[in-house]
Amino acid sequence: MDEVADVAGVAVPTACGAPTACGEICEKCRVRLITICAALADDEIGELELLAERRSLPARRALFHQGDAVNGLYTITSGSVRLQNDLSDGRRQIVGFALPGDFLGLALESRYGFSAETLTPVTACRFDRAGFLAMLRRKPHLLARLHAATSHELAIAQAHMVVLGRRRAEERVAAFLIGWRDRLALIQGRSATVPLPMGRQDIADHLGLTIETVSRVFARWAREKIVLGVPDGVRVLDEARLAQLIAD
Amino acid sequence: MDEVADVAGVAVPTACGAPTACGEICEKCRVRLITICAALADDEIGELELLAERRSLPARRALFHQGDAVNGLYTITSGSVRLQNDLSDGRRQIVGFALPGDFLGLALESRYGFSAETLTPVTACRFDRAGFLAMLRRKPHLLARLHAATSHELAIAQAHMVVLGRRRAEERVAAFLIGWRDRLALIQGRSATVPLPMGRQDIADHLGLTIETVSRVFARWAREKIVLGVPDGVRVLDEARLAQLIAD
DNA sequence: CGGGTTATTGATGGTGTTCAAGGGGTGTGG
DNA sequence: CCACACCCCTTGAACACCATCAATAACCCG
Repeated sequence: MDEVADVAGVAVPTACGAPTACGEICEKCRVRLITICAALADDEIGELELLAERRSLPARRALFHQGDAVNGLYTITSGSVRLQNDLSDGRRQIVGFALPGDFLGLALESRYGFSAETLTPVTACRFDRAGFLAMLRRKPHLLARLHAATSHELAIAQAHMVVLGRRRAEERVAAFLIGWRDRLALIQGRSATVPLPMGRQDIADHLGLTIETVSRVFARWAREKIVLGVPDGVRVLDEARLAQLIAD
Repeated sequence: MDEVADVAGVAVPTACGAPTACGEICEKCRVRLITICAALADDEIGELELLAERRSLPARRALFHQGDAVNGLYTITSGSVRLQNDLSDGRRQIVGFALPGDFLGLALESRYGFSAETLTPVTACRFDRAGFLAMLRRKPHLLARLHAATSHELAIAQAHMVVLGRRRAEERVAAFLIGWRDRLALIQGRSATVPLPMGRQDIADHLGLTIETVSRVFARWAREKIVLGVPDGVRVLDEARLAQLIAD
């Protein structure tokens, strides 16, 4: 399937500073300091900008599909995305969720290893793959940064293997909730109220559970006053009991 | 715990070409062309060799422990190693197995994310971390190669998430057996007889199952003539039925 | 308000775990 | 060379956790 072919995403040109929204240019980019781009000095960022194209997508759209040839690499600048791997019989594994600052295409491989679908409206910065690769060859510090990000992803993946392989249902949900909360804390500050833009089915498919099991865990926690359900999220009431579930 | 502190591993000096075994120097190294070192030309390899120290360990020894400060990076030159993550209550997840040519320490992080224990007698090439990092800064093509290897590991980790999250017991064992067989094929040629240096418990801990379940799957396959048990391994009799179990 | 999607809750059941016992191989020491 | 211990693996029986099935409830958006 073609990359972003069926998507009504608006490609915002970058050359001019057309101020359709904030952060249209790298200098004003909200995620610049937490993403790959942080490796580049002010005088180098312009070079990257030439390869960049801003995109904005509504919720529930594919950025790319597993198995497609990789033409674009993406930095998410707002919104959230689910990264998933589908089996032919309908079973699905969500290998991760991407948030602002996350880079999709870390691996620099020729085909995407998973599909990416927006959970919310998303803005992203798309880089031409060939141009980005050429730039990597010229800027070893960018490559170093990319490698650090990839390493971090690998560590997260290995930690998630422990969750999938050896944790029980309640522990899995706790690990997910705490991990998600902590990631959000890095980009928008810590808060007891944790937005959950993904649905119960997405959480289930991330944790190797069913939607019913996830729902029951949240329901039990609500009864036990560990969390309080709020629209599109939860409020953590008893941090300690939650943390205890994944004590290691 | 200290890195390889309690280990009776023999460190073979590398400066002289003392021929205690084959492959003592990079030029004769059996895995040179399939490992990180393949990024380096003949005239660069000597530089890396100055950072290297050959080690040889018996079976059942730790190369390093999860959480230890990373001082050494390892290339496995013979034997196999299990990489594991332990929970305090005894549950264990094996995040992977390392074979000749595999590099441990890809992430360049300051602490090991898992413990490494030899399954068989192992020979490995240990690189001083600081020296290796310095060399990476001088040789971007080495960094590129390291990144490629890390990306590959990430892809494997994400594929394993699907196995752990969404596959049933029999499919998990099939995915493991085929994956292991294919990895061995890359380094020692394809064969229907697949050595399994790890125990049933190790396989179980890799697949998120119990030893009993793994044993039952192999027993069923033996009854159905899909595999034949051989000492320390299996012989694949019905390739097609096995592949069918993980058809996607 | 109505249609569709998503989430919750309950009842039942299955896959894999747990518990328990026995088999098979290997190495050691008498 | 055999006896024995030890470890790992296998096999069986009962159980538990989570999945499945089913019905209802909440929600969203038209």
